[in-house]
Amino acid sequence: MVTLVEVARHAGVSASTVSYVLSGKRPISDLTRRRVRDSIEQLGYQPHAGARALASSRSRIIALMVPLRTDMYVPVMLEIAVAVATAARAHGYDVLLLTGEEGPAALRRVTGSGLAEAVILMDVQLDDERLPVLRAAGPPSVLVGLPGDPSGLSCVDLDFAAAGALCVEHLAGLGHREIAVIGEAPGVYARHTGFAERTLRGLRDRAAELGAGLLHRPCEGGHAAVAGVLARVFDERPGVSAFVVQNETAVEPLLALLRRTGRAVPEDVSVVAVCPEPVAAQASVPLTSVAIPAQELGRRAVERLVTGLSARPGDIGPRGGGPADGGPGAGASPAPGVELLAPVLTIRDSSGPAPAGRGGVRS
Amino acid sequence: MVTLVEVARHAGVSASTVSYVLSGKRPISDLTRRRVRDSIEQLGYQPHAGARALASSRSRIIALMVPLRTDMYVPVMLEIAVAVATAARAHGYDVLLLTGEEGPAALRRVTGSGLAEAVILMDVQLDDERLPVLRAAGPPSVLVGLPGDPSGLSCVDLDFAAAGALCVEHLAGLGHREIAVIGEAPGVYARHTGFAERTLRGLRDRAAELGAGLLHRPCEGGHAAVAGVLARVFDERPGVSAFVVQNETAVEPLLALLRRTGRAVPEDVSVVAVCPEPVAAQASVPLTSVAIPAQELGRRAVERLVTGLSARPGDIGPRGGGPADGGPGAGASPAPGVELLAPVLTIRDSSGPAPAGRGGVRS
DNA sequence: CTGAAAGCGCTAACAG
DNA sequence: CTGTTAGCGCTTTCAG
Repeated sequence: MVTLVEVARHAGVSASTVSYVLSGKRPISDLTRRRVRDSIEQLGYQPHAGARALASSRSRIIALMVPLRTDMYVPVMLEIAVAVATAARAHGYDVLLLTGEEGPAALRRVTGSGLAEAVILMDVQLDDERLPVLRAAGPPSVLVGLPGDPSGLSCVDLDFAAAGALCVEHLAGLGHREIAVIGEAPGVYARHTGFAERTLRGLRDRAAELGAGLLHRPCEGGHAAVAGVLARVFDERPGVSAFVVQNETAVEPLLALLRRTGRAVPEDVSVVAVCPEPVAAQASVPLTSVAIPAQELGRRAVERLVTGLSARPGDIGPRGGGPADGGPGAGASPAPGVELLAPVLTIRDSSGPAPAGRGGVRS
Repeated sequence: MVTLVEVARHAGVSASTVSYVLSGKRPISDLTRRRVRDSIEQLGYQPHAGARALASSRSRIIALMVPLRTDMYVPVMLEIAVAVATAARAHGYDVLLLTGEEGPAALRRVTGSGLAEAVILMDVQLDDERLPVLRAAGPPSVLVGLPGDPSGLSCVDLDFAAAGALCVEHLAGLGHREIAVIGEAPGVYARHTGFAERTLRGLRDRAAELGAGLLHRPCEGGHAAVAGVLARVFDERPGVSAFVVQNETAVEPLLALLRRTGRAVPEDVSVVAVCPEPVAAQASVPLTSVAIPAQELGRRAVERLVTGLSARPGDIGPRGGGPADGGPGAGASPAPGVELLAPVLTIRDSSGPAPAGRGGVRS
């Protein structure tokens, strides 16, 4: 392996000069810089990651914790993960992939060993067991998702409450008075996953404001489950003229079942989804939907992290520094606070005016 | 940060003893071992990853390269990635997530810098540009997937050719004489992705052997695309009584369209899929299918890698380093060779005897 | 069975 | 603008 010292020798300079050429942390004459760069090139030099991490206490690695269970939102998860990796690279960071399996211990491990200098958490739950680790002088971190108590934490997420409200507004504006919500699998709610509950709150609150009826039903994925839920919905509320779906695996079954039971979309029934764009656009009826901006979420998470990280050397936080910081996690955390991306509703072919006979257009 | 020296002091032993307690590379008396372990516990000691990597030339990190484009097989990809991460942890390794974006350069980077000591490649193409890097004294590596020329490389994959053959056998056994294949998006074939072509070959070969007609059509995801393909299929070959689908996003649209055009599954038309189990099981008609064993693939890949890696001494030569020191890939690669997992066909509700009037039961 | 000590390759004060 | 020099924390000879 070719080392920095060899490069220095080859270029006729000292080791530190090579180091500084690489880091740009002090002025270097053009001539020297060129010489060093040439030597690096010729020798095919690559700095040793471990040595760097040891000497600088910076590993340039961000740990990304993805959920172990892949029972939901799988495409979104991968898309976020890839976006995180891509954005991280753009800032000179690499990404370490952690599964939820080890739980909080994994965070302690990668962080305590200096393997990763920061973490991004996906699939955050309302009362997430990993959060205490982050709060207690933990490593710089950003959550993709919103826990019950985000105080002292940095979070990025879609504003699911607003997304829910937006769906209801759209449907109410079209005259729908009875709306049914096909939600995530019961397990998702049981785990108290923030986004599902927030969406529901947004839906309910706006429905109440607008005087529309709202019926919510969790739903496992797959055709059979959707069939069951759908039957019960129409049984309980025959006047339902619109659906909001937040469950990727329920989208096609729902459309198929509506079709089969003789309900045309959007003439008889409107459908609005909260899902990734491709799912909505490629559905058998292109769906009016609120997109889940996976790429954007990943990118933002990394950016929050990196802006904090780069303001590093032994200095107090650049802005709004927390209380006394002295623990091992003295690294500059990103500014705490919640960043909610505004939802965007795209109108496609699945939503239309409420049928006159059913819900009754509001006068 | 608490260091090994502090642990040593606390336990009243030397630094090397602590190190050896940790590595188990030399006999330690029970008493000493217990004392050291206690100190480690009490002080909450965690070895510094960078220092370790530097001193031992082993980072205990495996790089996993996932495809950048997430246009296909997304759930499978994530499942494999998670399986890799989980299996790696079980062997004491962590996983670095690389996207295809940087291409071969990423491999050189993480490998040349000692960041990762081995790599796993997903979504391998027939003539993959990353392979030269691996062949030329590259790092220990395993491919999930099969390139055109796997010589000198270690690969794990489902035996897609056998999977294809299996599908045809099953259908032919049920009396179907005209089979249509709904394949991956044209882009997948254009990129010469191995698995798609191998499946096709398996399908064609066995169909020829059994004297069945086979019509193959690549297909973009989504309802509209499938509708177009389907129409043309029945136009060209009205006698088609069975479908093989290898495209997750085409499964539901296909079923919906068959239904809508009055073809009952499996009474009029049989459908067999090559896809992950959940997709097949949750379809609107539970599908007879050949599973893609994502977990197994991830696990095997890691195991191949690790068995090679552990048979590797700490480092190469004595100090005073000789100049002739192989490239970065001086490590022990896993035994080259291709490991193909045997496909398993699970019969569900979507396949049945060919209708008498259509394809004509073989006498 | 245990200690002492020499680095691994790099960064970041200190000196010019 | 550049060089010298301590380490960063750990592994691994070499001695005992």
